[in-house]
This record gives sequence, C-alpha cells and structure tokens, in this order.
Amino acid sequence: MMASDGMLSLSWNNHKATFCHILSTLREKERYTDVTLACEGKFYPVHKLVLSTCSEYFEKMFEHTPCKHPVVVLKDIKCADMEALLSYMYDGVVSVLQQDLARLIKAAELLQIKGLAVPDEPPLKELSKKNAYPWSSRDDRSSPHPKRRRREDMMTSTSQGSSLPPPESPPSSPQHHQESNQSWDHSKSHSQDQREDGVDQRVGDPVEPAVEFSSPKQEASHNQEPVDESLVKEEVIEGSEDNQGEGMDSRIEYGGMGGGDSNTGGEEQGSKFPHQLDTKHPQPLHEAVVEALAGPSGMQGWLGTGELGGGFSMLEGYSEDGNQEVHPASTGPHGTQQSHQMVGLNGDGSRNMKRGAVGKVALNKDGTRIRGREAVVTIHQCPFCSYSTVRKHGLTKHIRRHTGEKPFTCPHCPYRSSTKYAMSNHVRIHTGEKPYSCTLCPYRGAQRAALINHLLTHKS
DNA sequence: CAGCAGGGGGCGC
DNA sequence: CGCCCCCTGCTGT
Repeated sequence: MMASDGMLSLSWNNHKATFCHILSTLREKERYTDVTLACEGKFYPVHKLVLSTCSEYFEKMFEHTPCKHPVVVLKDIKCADMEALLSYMYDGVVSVLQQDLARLIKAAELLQIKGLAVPDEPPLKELSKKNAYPWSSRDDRSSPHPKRRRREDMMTSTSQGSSLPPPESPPSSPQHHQESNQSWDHSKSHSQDQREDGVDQRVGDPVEPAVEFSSPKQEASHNQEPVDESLVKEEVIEGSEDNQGEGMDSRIEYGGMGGGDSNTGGEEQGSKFPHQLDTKHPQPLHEAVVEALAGPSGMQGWLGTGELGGGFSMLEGYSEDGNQEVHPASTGPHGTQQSHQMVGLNGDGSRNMKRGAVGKVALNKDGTRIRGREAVVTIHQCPFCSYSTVRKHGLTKHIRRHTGEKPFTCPHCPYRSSTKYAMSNHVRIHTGEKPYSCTLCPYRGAQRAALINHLLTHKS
C-alpha cells in the first residue's frame, strides 16, 4: 500500500491463494458451475472460466458454444485422467503414478492443457522453463507454477485488467464441429418453455473423421483437434439466438431421435407423447450422451432416422439430475443451486426424488461425487443423484436413467427401453397378449399392475 | 378407469 | 446379472 498523490493502493496479500482456494471450493460444491464434462459415464460440473483459462481448446469451444450450460462429452479420456486434469487446473497440482503419466499427458495434449501439454506462456514474472512437460508426479508438486500462474492470470486479470489467456492460435475450433447440418434444425420447434435445446456437437476427430455428424470442413481442418471424439452437448438457451447464432446453428444437431423416437416409437404412440416432448424430453440427450460415451452404435440409429426432431432437453434433464440433484444431496439446500435447475416436474425427476431419496444411505457430504462407499455394506452411490443402493446391479440399471441408455429395442416399433422387462411389457401392446386375467370378470390386462388396478374396481 | 412407461427391489442362477 | 414383480406417474377416454 503505497500512497501517491493521496491515492492509496490496497493490496490483498493472500489474494491469489484465496482465489485458488475459493475456486476449488466452488468446484467441490459445484457452485456456479456452467459446464459439465462427461467421460466414461461420469460427469464433472466445472467452470468455463477455469477450463478456458487452462486450455485453449476449451476456450475455443466455449467461444463457439453460447449455451448456458453445455455438456462436453469426452470420449477418449479416462475419468481418472479427467479428474487428475481438473485437479491440475483447479489446484495447480496433481499426483500421478508414473505408469499413468503417459496416459495423462496424452489426455492433456488432447485437451491442450496449458502447462502440461501446451507450453504455458511465460507469465510476466516467471520463465517457463519446464513447461514442455513439466510433470512427473514430483514435478507437479514442485512446479505448480504453470498452473498457478494460470489461475493467477485469471484472477488477477480481473483486477489488473490483463485478460484471460488470449487464445492465440485458435486451432480450429473443434468444438464446433458441426454435425452435418442435415436436417436437424426442426428440432428447435419443440418445447420452448425449456430454456434450452440440447445441442449436440461432435468435436472433430482427427483420427476418425468418420463421425457421423462431423462436418466435412471441420474435419478437414482440424488436425489439431485435440479431442479425439467428443460430443459437446449444449443446452441452448431458449429464445436466445443460441442455436441460430453463428454457425452453431447448422452444426447443431438436434437430437434426431428426439421426439418420437426416444420416447416411444414415434408414429404409433406419438399421440400420447407430445406433451412429454414439449415439456422436456430428456431422452434424446440422454441417449446422445450415452451413445457418445459408449460408442456410436445407437447414435447412428437415431441420427439416422433423423425423423424426429425433438430437441434435446436432455441436458436439462441431465443438469437437473446430475447437477442439481447432486448438489442438494451433498451440500444441502437446493435453493442455492444455480439458475438452470429445472423444476423437476418431469415424472422422472420427481419420482426419482421420492423413491431414490428414500433409500439413500451414504451421501456425499463433501460435495464430491462418490462412486461407491463402504459402510457396513458396500453402498453404490449414483454419481448423478442421491440414489444409492447396496446392489451394484441396481445402480447399473438406475444409471441408465441418467444416461438415457436404452439397450432394448422393440421389434415392432422404434420404442426402446432401458430394461428388458419394460420391453416385454411394451411388446404386448403389439402382440395383444394379455396374460393377466381377472378372475371375477373377463377383463384381461397386459400388465400385472393393470390387473391389480382393475381388481380394485371389484372391491368397491 | 384403462393403458402404458419406468424405476427400484427381490430372488435365483 | 437376469428375470420378474411391485409400485408409481402420466395420459387418454
């Protein structure tokens, strides 16, 4: 604090440290997160600001994705690496086993993480001597600088005015790899009330240009594309120009499966699903994510059909379950969560809350995602919500709710279900089979529940 | 009230 | 892990 001309300069001694700490804390609490990274089925709510600061790749991506809360699916990165990289970005440090180093570096290169894969621009004060590949577990610790700086940059930037890391050479903005423009735009038509439409973007994949939706030009151009295959799902803010915004529009593919498809085979049952679609139609996105994660097998399917445009609301759905719900469990009050939480009106959500919540035993208290926890017995905790179960299998099925995975396809229509049993119930619609007959009347039902419900009428 | 979809748990292999 | 059941929610008539 010096004074000159009567002006006092007040400095916050622990400003950097405090900011770094706050950032980490915010991430732990998933507070103010505005982007979700997904890899190997795990979701990491983080901050664009941090990602952008630490990676030009992300910076470019966000530059081209105006969505409020995009979901970036990273297909070729292991969750362990992702966690390590996030730790690196947020804390400036990461410990890695020597054996995992190569893989981590690879991941860092794909994502163009500064300080790890990309030389960090020498900050004002320090030279980047070890930048090239500064790490080894030991290095990391010893050289937190790169990151530190990074973080510093961003923090100081606000106060000093130096701006965030300028994206120097924008590699080709991979992010927008549009899917072929094909005909997805109709998707927009769906629900407006939702704040966003999901946007599904395939990030360029240098290696495998074959991606279904990649736009030709993008592919061609990107060599630098860091991420091999990733999907970026963005939530599009409704009403806003998001989608239409620059090129986005075109590349955005609205979940083709959307509407009818995911919900149930479009045509025949379409009539009953309209509203679902309108309200929020989580499926499409979910599936998209799943496919993205799991592999395109399914994706092609729906993309191919493309007939339904539903848009994606999956993100919404996702965010809801994933981000929103999780938080509550971990931190407490839902109210504090960020803006985009939806009203979980969806049958799904609500149901989940009720039933899922009941059984929860071990919840993350620290706000971090827990994969499994051991108490007296092993509790399998859903990473996306508060649901937990002692049965691994149960969790597997449950997770499909979040991922939208629907492995079972109806041979008679486009309907797909997440469980075989649900599918068998559905198939009866086509076969006309009604195995559950009422002993008091000729009534026959296709589902046991229907019969039970029917029996009630005899009681009254 | 019927029909349908979906989630979670129980049980057996 | 697969199969099945129970239960619930939503929608249409």
